[in-house]
Order: sequence, then structure tokens, then C-alpha cells
Amino acid sequence: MEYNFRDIEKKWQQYWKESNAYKVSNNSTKPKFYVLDMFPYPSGAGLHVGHPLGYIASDIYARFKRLKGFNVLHPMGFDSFGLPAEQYAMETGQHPAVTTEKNIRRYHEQLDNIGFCYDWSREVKTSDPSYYKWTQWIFLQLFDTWYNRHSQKAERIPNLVSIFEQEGNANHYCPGNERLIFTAQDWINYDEKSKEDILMHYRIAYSAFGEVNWCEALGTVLANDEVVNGVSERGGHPVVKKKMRQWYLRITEYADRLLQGLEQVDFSESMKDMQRNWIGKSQGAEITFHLTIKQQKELTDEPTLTVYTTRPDTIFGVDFMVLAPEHELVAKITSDEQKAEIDKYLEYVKSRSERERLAEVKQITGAFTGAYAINPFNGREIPVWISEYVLAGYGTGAIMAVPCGDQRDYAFAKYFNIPITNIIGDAYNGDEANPTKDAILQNSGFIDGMVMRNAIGVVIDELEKMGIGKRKVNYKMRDAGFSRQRYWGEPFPIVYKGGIAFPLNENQLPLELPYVDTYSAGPEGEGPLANLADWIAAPGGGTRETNTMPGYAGSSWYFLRYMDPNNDKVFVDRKAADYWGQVDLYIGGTEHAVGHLLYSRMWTKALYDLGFICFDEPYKKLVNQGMIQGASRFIYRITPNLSGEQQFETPGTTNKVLEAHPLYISKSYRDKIVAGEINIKDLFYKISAFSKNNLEIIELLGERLECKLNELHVDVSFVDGVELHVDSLRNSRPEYENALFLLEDGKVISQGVDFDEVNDKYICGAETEKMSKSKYNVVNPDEIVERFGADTFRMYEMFLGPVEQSKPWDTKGIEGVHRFLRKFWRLYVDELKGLILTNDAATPAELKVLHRAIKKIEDDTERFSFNTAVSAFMVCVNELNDLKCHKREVLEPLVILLAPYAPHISEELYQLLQASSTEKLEASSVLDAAFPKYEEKYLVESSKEYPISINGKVRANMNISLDAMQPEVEQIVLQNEIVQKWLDGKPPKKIIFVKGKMINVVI
RNA sequence: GCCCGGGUGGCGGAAUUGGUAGACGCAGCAGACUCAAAAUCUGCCGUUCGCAAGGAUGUGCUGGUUCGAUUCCAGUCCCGGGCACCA
Repeated sequence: MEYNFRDIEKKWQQYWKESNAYKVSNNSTKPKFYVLDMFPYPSGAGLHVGHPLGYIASDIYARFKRLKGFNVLHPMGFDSFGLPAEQYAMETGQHPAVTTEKNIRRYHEQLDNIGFCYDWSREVKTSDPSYYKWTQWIFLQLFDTWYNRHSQKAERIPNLVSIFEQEGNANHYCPGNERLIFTAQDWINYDEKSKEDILMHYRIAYSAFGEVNWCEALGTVLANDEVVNGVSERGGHPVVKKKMRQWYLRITEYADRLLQGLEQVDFSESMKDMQRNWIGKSQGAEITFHLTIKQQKELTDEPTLTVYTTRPDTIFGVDFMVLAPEHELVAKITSDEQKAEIDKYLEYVKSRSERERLAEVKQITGAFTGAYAINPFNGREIPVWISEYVLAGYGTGAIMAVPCGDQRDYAFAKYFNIPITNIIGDAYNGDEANPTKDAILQNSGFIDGMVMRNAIGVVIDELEKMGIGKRKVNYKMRDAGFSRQRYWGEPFPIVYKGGIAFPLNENQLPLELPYVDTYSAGPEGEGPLANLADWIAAPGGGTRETNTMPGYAGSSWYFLRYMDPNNDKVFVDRKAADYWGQVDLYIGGTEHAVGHLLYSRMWTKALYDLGFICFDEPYKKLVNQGMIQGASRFIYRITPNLSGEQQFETPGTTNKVLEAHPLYISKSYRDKIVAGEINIKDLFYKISAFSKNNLEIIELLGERLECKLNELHVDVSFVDGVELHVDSLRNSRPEYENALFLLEDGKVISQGVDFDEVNDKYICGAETEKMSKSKYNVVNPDEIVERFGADTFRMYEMFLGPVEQSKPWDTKGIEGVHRFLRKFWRLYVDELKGLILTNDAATPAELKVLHRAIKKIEDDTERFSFNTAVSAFMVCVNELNDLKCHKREVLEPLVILLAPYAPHISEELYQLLQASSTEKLEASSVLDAAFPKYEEKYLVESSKEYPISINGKVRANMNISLDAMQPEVEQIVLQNEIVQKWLDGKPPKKIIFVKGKMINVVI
């Protein structure tokens, strides 16, 4: 009986499916454990071997927890709305619903192939109306909600209305319009439209105007990464900023709680740092400056400029002001003299993406407005500039520039020859800015002589006294844009009547996405839905919102739906949500660090505030999986090269050259060409001896022949390690049919020669790159499972390295893991004799091997060190093999230990153990067996082989009792021959003894 | 540019708290079994000097702390991820 993984895996997958082995109940006396993978987007390319890395890790952990006695929720579903499906629809005309369904089916098959323990009865798809009904419903909750800064939680809009009716908004600062202040009487007098406009400034889900990247030529709005150097990535068409009505989520109101919440969750410090930096909380002051404007035009009111700064202590070092080019003041304050220059600059900025504006530091740009701000403390006139490095959305969209303390300001001042005031004495060296807070202030009026750090508060107090400034906490984070001008997303359950946005009633949900057959933008650049006049006209009058929701809408709450996926009364039953609670383990990539993770954390907080769930952080622990990169392979082609002259000189030359048989050379020849050791032309002559066509070309061109070397990606499926299988490549495409290959040891093979008969190799070049179709380095898990089995695939993915780290895929290495599983199998089963287990009592040595493995593997699994756990299995099996151990007492626990990693082989062996046993095993399936118990007593040692170092370098080893104390050890060590040799008669300076670790003799 | 992560043999990686650098596996080399191949098994395997014993050197680079540094500190180079409409 040999290890027939194909039969074994098929058999148990089917059995588990039929017996509902992975079905999870919401009622259990066992403790719960919730293991979740980040929501996959079902792309048309299917899964490649990089995708399942995290899924395997979470599957192992889920199975491990089940063995440890937990009721484990481990669901899977699909984030099936998204741009790629729509893009694909535009290219091929296939409806996104159709392609998405197809992709999901394929993902399903691929995932099942790997043997995951998902409870598929809980599968959710965000594009399914029964799911997005609730996404729309939650959106309406957020629409009907405002953030009460006093109670620090989301509350209902009607409650805000009654506050307004009683006291106006004096106690509830308006987050959407700071200057808005009204009394109860004002409120009562407002008309409906004004009231709704005001409420919109408070709602957590609100609409406002925002800028998008509009590409006229493509007729669509583009994502930032689709815009490169101000033009569209596809086609290079111009892209401009366009203001459009958009939906937003007021996530900024949650900024503080999102920060505080990080203290309660187990994410890596780096992940928390990324979120903290994104939120970007800073303390500082807003300062308002009076302006002097030199222009003819009369102004109705005297303009002032408000800046936000974290360093009010540097107020005397302000040498210029910088406004964001979009700042509303720019038009007002620009002097007639400077108008042309400012206009020219604004034109330039329009073409720049936000990222470019922030990233570009080498090239300094800006323009002077002609206006001056007045320093309130010394009356100095400060020139006001505009520059792209200041963004409108951050702070007040204006900064006070202190060149001696800020490097970007310094560079700007130098570039535009603005004189620099030094307020920090020796701390400023004149060559670069010094952002210190510890210098002593100089040239600083009333704060002269103070340490900067201490002056911050003093200046703010003074500003407040003067009524021109105030303390201010600022966040870099902005409200989240929540609408897309796209088709394939959730429609907004909103109808506009008379310019007012009205929500649909709950019983009108879901508002289903209508069918379309074209995906072009609406007349004003809105999404494709804007073209559907019938659909836009809502039954009760009014027009529908034509934007759709973004990708993160559905994924912000999906972890809740898994708890109660088929409920059509509520988004999740309260009892189910209380039972499952937080996700105990969440596995996914760092690319979601600030997007998805922050949004879903915010949604959870809002749902908590509104009383729907009892926890306000969704993910208790987060593990980030790295990426698996592709192992690209290259072949090297030599082709004759024609210069223009040659093409015309001899008629027919071009055609002749095009008929040349392509030549491919093995890697070492390419290396020699690159190193200049071989002449490329010589090589062409040499190989062309095998080709009549090429010989004719050589004759035709003679000395004028030029050759070039190309490096080409070759599909990795034709390569074993770095060896190319020439015949497979040759048969793959016509262009290779007549090719000649120069192999590593100098043989040349041409068409008709059977590569397998030739005792020589073609070696490919290798490089690690992102796994992608265009690089021909994609490896499909189905293929690997077919060749080696799911158990081998699972263990190999883990064996590659730490889950958190990125690493390249190497199909070659999988054989080691496959060999391990066969070796494991042979501990239990002999090819001829069948089961070879004995009931003999295990020896201490055997028990030691087993318990060392239990300890290591349990520890490693618990701390997600799956790669070292796989190594530990290998070590254990190697040792049991050496001991020729076939004892039930050792091998029965071992099979349970392996089950989370390789469930199929484990179940097969477990059932064989069961069938051959006189006693009944405790569980009917290895899935529900009890995790083996580690016992310390088998591992106790009485002595240790200590390494003996001389000055930190190991020179000898000595076996010394573990009870031995320092004096005794010193005595033993000094008697050692090698130690004596190094001491050379002199006494040691010191002997360091670390019990149980090492001994170091210092001489 | 800013934020985060990572650099250890030919390759993937190990070394859990500052204590024997290279576990485990791949590739390679030598051998056993075999008519042969596959499978399996045994041995070797960082670099360098040496017949050997043994020595020197070695965790991106430059310094520092320490009896002892892959591990801690400072600086620096290179690679990967994110930067708000890809998901």
C-alpha cells in the first residue's frame, strides 16, 4: 500500500462534504474562536500560488483550535463588486454579473482543491442583493446619524433636530461648516431645504462637493494610480480635476477613537504605526493674520489668512506664507501685477496629481501673490506665496513657513531668494533647517531666551488673549470618499427631491442594481447609471442617486454577516453577534493597512454606538501575510540586426533576415557575452552552421552583419528549476518551431532532434519578480495539487518561510516536503505488508522524540511560526525513522499533531489506526480528536554538552552536569586540554558561566 | 518625498530573552541498490589557507556598546509594500 494522495484526498474531501464536517453551529457549549481571512476579490485570472498563503495559515490555525476544543468559525466569501469586472465588461461586452459569477465558481473549485475547512453554508458575496441590501441599510443608518462630540458617540439625527429646536447649535459645533452658528429661533425659521443642508453638515454619511480625476478622452473618472504624470495611464490622455457631488463618511469624527482603539487590539506595532500616521493627529494652533493687499480692486471686507501650525513657538521666524493653490483666498488677494504669474502657476498645478505634488522635492515650484501678511507681534510684512506642496485638504490649506526650522521651507526660501531669519542661534548652521524643539529662542521678541518646547504654550496663550489664535488638534486623515462614478457597485438608496436627499424606506431595500449593456459615463461625468432615465426616475417622484458605493463598502462589515448569513430580518442577529463577537484571528496583507482596516474599524464603532453590536473593535488579533513572488525565467535570443542602410542596399535583405531561424543560447554563453569574453557574432556564425537560412544571411551580409541579444521571459511551465524543456517550448508556439538552441555544454539542437535524447541542458536566467501573467511566472495551485497533492502543497507553502514575509515561489523545492509525507506514511504503512504498527511499549528515546515534537509544534503553531513547525515534523520523522519506530503509542498522537497541516493523510491514517485497533478511538474523525498532551517528564536531561569559548570563540565542547555550579565548572573547564593550550600557562582573566547555555574563558 | 517592512551559503530559510551562525529543505558532489531508470538509502557540502591536525574569515555596508552581537545603538546603501477611486 503506497501513499496514493490523489485517491486519499478525493475520498476525504468528499466524505467531509457529505458529512457536513465543517458546518459550524451558533449554539455550542464549547468556547468560540473566530478565524477570518481577508475577503478575496474574485479576479478573472483565478488564484495563483501566492494567494492561498494566508488561507492555509488560517486553515491550519482553525483546525488546530478545533483540536484544542473550540467551536471555530472559519468562513469564506467574495468581495465581488469592483472595478476590474467593469473594465473587463468594457473590453469584452460581458456583463460583470456573468463574469463575476464565473470567477467565483472557479475560486470555489480552487479553494476546495486545497482542502480548506470553510463552512460554505455561510458564504457571502457583496454583489448579491441579499447581501447588499444590508450594506445599503447600514449606509442609511450612517446617513441618519451624527457624531456627538460630548458623548463621543454616534447618535440619531432626530435627536439632533430636537437639540436644534431647543438651543440651536451653540453646543454642537458643526463639523461640515465651522462658521455655521444659529439659534433655536433661527432653526425654526429655516425652510426645509436649509434645514436639510445644515443636517448634511452633521451626518456621518453625507454628500458634498469633491474633486475627481476626470479624463475627457476616456469619458471616465480615473483612480490615482491610473494617472501618471498628469495623463491617463491608458492612452496618455489629459486628466483634469473636476468638482462633483460626492458621498463621504465622516471618519474624521472617529479619529480619536480609532487611535485609542489601537491600544486594545493585537496588531503589529508597524501596522499600528501606519494607522497612527494615517490618522496623523497633531496638536498646534490656528493663527489668523491680517493681510496687506496691493491692488486696485476694492474689497468688501478686510481679508485675513488663517494658518495651522504645530510650532507656534517659531512665529518670529516666519519669513513667508504658503497657500495651497486651490485656497479660496488666492483669487481675492492676488495683486494685479502678479495675476499673470499666479494664473500660469494654477494652470500647471491643475495637471499635477496629489502624489506628484507631495513627492517632488527636487523641483521647487511656487508663485508670489503680491499680498503680505502682518506678523501680529512685530508688525513685519510677510510675503504670501502659493505652492503645490501645500494641500488644500490639510489643516487650513495654508502654512506659515519657517525656513530655519523646516527643510521644505528652507529649500523654498533658498530657491526663491527669500531672506531667512534665524531664531535659534547656533542651532541653525545656514546650510539646512533644524527642526529641533530644544534650542533657545533668539530674535523672538517676548519669548526670547526661552526653550522652544516651552514657548509653544506661551505663544498660544498670548494669541488667545489677543483673540487671533487658538489651540487646535488637527488630523491629517480626511473624510472618506464614499462614491464612485461606476456601475459595478452598490446603488445608493437615496432619492433627490427638490435638491434634498431622501433615504429610501427600509422596506424598499434592496435597491437592486439595474441591468446595463454599456458602461460609459453619464452626461456630466457621472457613473453609467446616469444613462438610465427609467431607472433614475423614482416611482414616488424624484431622481435617484447615480453614483455607486466604493469597494470597501461591502468589506467593511462582512465579518458580521458570516455570523448569521441567511437572516433576512436583520443584518446580523444580536444573539449571534454576541456569541461570536470579535474576530479572534484575522489574516491578510499589509496592503489593507490603512484602507479597509480603518473603514471596517469605523463601521464597527458606529454600529456599536447605535446599539447593534456589543464590541467596537472588529479584529482582536491581526497577522499580516507576506506575498509570494514569482520566479521568472529568461531565455536569450540572438538575432541579426539590420541598420537602415542595409535594408535598401541589397534587395530582399530584409525578407531574408526575417526568415532567419531564431537562436537561443544557454545562460553561461549569455554571461560570457555580457562579460565581453565571447563575441556575439562569432556565436551567431557557430550556431548558424545548423541553419541553411542563416548561412545565406551570413553570406549576403558578410562583414556587415550585426547581432543583438534579447532577454525574454519564458513560461515557467516549460522550465524545471532553471533547466528549459526545449521540446515543450518548441511545440508551444510557431515562432519557436524552427529555433536553434545552443545548450550549456556546447551542443546545438535544431528542429527534429529529440531533446530528451541529447545529453545536455539549456539553462535559463532567473529573477524574482511580482507574480503576473505578463511575466509568464504564474504558477497555478491546481497544477501543484494535481502533481503533489493538497497536503504537500499546504505544507510546502508554510515551509517556504515565515507567513509575514515575502518570498519567491520555487516549484522545485516542493519535492522535499512531498518526500517527507511519504516518509511519514512509511512509518505506518509498508508498501507490501500494509499497516506495520506494533503495540509494543515505547522506549524513553522514542517518547522523547514525540514529546519534543509536540512541544515545538504546539508552540510554533500558537505563535504562527508554521515554517519551523514543518521543520520540526521533518526532524521528528527523521528521528523516528532512525529509531525504526512503528509503535502505536508514538504514532497515534503524531497523526493528530499533523492533522491541521495535512488533514487528508492524517484522516486516512487515523482511520487505519481505528480499523486496526481493538479499542475505540475517542473521535470518529481526526478533525475532532484531542490535541496530544505534552509531558515535560520525557524531556528532562541531567547533563549538557556545553560549548567552551575562548574570548567568545567556541574552541571545545564538554559534557557537564546541569547541577554544576560556577566553582565546579571553572575547575572542570580549566583542566581541559584545549583550554590549557589557549591559556598557555597564564591564568584566565575571567570565566563566564551561563547555566544551561555556555562557558566563556577570557584570557 | 513621507510612512512601514526586509537584506544570513548556489537557493528558501533556522538561531523564541545578547550565549555553539547556517537547523530543516532544495540544488550540487561522491557512493550503495538496479541490466537500466525511477524510488530509496549513506556520506560530503559558507569562503579561504592546510596532506592533516588546525587556523583565518564570515549574517548588506561603516562605526559603537559588551567577556560575547544575525540579535542592542548610531549612520549609510539596496530591495519590497502603502500614500486616500486597484482590491
